[in-house]
Amino acid sequence: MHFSIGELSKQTGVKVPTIRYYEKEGLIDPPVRTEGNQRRYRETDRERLRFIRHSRDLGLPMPAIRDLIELSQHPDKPCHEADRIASDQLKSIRERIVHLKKLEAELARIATSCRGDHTVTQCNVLKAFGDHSQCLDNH
Amino acid sequence: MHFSIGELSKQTGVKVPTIRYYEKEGLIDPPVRTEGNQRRYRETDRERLRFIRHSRDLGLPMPAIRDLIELSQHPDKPCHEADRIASDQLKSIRERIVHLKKLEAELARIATSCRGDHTVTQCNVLKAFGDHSQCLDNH
DNA sequence: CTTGAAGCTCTAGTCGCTATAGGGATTAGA
DNA sequence: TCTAATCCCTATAGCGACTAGAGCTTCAAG
Repeated sequence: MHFSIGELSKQTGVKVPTIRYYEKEGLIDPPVRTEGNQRRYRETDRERLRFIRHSRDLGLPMPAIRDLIELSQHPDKPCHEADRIASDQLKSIRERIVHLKKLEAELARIATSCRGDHTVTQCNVLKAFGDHSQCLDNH
Repeated sequence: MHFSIGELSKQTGVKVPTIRYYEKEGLIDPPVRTEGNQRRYRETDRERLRFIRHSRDLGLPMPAIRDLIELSQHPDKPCHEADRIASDQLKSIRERIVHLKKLEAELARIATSCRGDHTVTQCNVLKAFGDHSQCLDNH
């Protein structure tokens, strides 16, 4: 029923200092304390923390998580907002994939341009890093 | 021949405070100064800065760039190291793409699970963010 | 009752910049 | 030559999301 911060950490996979950090940032409520000032948590805290953890794993920034938590406190509100946050994040991830694929293409070209059997002055890799005009794309 | 930091910034696309930051970090050499203590650069500084900029654009972390610069100061050394840095970066970018694609798949599923025409208590998006076990993959 | 693990607070560091404050230098035009 | 606009200077702090460390207290097992 009441467990320590270390126990909560084990159960959620969120590190102890991170849990305290989330509390400081207002993502989780300050729990009750023992007489000796140690935090004691309940199941609801664990659910909240799992929610945060999963959202973070999915790449959501903390303000978005804050919004989702806010939203979840108002059960009767419509959930467009949650929808929007998810699609925004999807969009942002897709953009990052597009960007990284461009970098992948350039780097693949660069990394194969020289076998490491030259000296520095002849090195195509070094040349390529110095000269964007060799690139096929405006990364 | 000798140009100001603003001019250098325009020519390379690196912002003025960033140039000063690179100098502080030792990525570019401290240039000569005017009597009034303003920096004046030459072509070689511009080449160096373009090298840094392009490497950053390709996602290289600063320590890797530092290594490449070190290397380029020794023209007769073999260039395995440059090769290795490029392939490491390629590997890291490919890993990030793999990771982001997993997130993309989960988020695509989550974002289409609810059209925003529910209330918060019924919202599949909120449920999905809270519950990793619904996921198809261990992102 | 002792001991060792786990907890506490507070501060500072990570990375690669970016912003701001409060001043001095340079330059183009009148 | 003067002035106004623009540029440049240093130094410090902030961003996001933690993480590490110091120095202390509390808890639980034996």
